[in-house]
Amino acid sequence: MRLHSARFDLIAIPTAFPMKSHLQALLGQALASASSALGQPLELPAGLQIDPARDPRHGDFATNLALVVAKSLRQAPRAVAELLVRHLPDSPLVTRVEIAGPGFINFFLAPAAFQAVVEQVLSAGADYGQDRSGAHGRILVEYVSANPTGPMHVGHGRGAAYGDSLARILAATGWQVHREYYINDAGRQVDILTVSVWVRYLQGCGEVIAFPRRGYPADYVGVTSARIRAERGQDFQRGAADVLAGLPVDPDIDVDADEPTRAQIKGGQEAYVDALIDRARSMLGEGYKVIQRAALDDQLAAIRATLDAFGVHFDQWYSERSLVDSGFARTAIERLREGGHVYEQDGATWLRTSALGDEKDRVLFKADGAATYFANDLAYHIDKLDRGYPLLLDVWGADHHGYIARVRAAITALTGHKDALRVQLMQFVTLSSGRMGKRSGNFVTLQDLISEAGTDATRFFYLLRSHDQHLEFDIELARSQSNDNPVYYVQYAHARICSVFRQLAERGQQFDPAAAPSALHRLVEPQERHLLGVLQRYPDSLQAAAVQYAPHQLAFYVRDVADALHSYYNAHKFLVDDPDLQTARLALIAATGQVLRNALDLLGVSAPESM
RNA sequence: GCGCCCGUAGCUCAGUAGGAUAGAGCACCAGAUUCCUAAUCUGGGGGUCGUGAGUUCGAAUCUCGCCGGGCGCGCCA
Repeated sequence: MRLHSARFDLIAIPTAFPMKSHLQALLGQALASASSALGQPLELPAGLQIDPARDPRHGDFATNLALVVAKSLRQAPRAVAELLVRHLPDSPLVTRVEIAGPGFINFFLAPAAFQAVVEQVLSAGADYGQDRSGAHGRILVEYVSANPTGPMHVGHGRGAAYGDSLARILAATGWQVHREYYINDAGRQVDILTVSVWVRYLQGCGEVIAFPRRGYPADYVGVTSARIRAERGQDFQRGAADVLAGLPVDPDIDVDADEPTRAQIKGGQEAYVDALIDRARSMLGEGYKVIQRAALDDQLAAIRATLDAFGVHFDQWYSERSLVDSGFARTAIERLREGGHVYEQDGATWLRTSALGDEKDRVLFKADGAATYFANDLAYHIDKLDRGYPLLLDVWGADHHGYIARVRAAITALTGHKDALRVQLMQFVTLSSGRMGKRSGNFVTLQDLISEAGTDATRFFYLLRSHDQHLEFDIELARSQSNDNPVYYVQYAHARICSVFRQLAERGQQFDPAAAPSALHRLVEPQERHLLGVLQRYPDSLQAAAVQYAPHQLAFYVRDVADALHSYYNAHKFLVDDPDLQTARLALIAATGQVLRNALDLLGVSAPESM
């Protein structure tokens, strides 16, 4: 099967923007007509742009068609523009055409061209601007995948908001989306968590044993250990002397030491915790798994609860442990070996990623036989492909960027398509009240943030920045219930619209959508014209957000909608004596409310009926 | 040192598959409510798009150098 670039596919499909399609059809005819006049075949070029004009003096829509084809015709752009305009068919929706600047063709449209959007929105409702056909095919989006060794921090929150919104956007633009969370429940970090819980448990049993310096000292470790003690009593108690017998020392860090010395101390701490893990395994047997299961269950429950509160849901939680236990982690790698990409050296098993764009080859199985994180993750990605997803979209933190090349190399080796894996990196999040740090103890968790600022404000804040831009999260602003908070600006627009309809009902009147079409010609005010244009732009904004994997485009769009609504609201009354005019205006704001709901839903932000 | 990301108004940021005179919010200044929610609106000042070259009809956007910041360069995860 040939894999297309998703970006290319989305550009190639006809726009959902009716006015744009209309103009494109007109230009296509003009081009065909001009082409036969010239005796030279011409087609609509790839670089064709038909966009709403930024400056009202440039009309309503502008195209660069003449500029683009001028090169192949080897003629002056303005001359080509004049030729095209001469061959442009008449349209009742186009009142005037101008050639401007270096050769832009500007279209001035009849009011009807804008008014029609109201009917489209009202009849399509929640489907306006959307394509739920799934025609683009299947895509697997993996995001968050935070290690289950502690609470999620604000950086994970960004990935959660981004990944979830992107998944919603892709599903609304013709993709069959599957959302997955990869649980790293098989690695060394989980073992460190396990012995951390065990040591706390032993302390709780009265044993005198120091907490490992590389362990997780957080409160949640104590919570799990207390739960185990409550449920299992002293089942896992072992004498401290026996536990520590023969273990290396756990060296204390010396802040004044030079860098090599500190590295040595850190190495000693790592060696100690590893030895403690081995000791725990041998002394506890099956009990080790019980403690580990308890620790993982508690962490995953907390993570799920937080994500649930954040409105982030997954179709599947995929366990790394399950890959290992089923043996797939090893058999999947065998396929790479059959392809000749695997070799043995220095006792380890390597993948020849350097042949496929990586800087160097990578270890799959260490000299001690243990699988690397990379090997298991690779098996996971192979399983994704096996399950029938030709396109894999991974959302990772920016610190993983050096990891992309090796995973992509492996995917390329298996599929022959280096484009089968797409990785979107989340740049780092800093807090206005200081940096986050996982072991610092005073980091702000995602749960804290949601509790403080609420899901709507938190998600909107995250999505108001491009994901490849560093984000400075202003907690005070996010939690402030004031007009400074950008999410309220948008939500207030929706609430205002709802309020108008409540007022209407209080007056004993009703809005009749069926009467709207014949009344829309009354929408002639500048604010109405502007708002109509914004609503008409929604399908393209959604497309742009999908194609560029950029939910923030939609966040900016809803702000534009709110902006246009507020200006309109302040300039004109909607509940007026003239029934036709009132119907027209109510239809317009009803459509505005619908578009706000549609877009906010894709951002995961609520659209309140009152505030 | 090498690789990736970034540098746009006082602050936080859009705009980057090349398009016309580079935008928004906040902050600052001046105004608007007998009327559907003022969490709103209207107007104003504010810029060598880090910098120097190049590519072409046209560059914030593409290429190269330089300056500045972030991240990554493990048989860690």
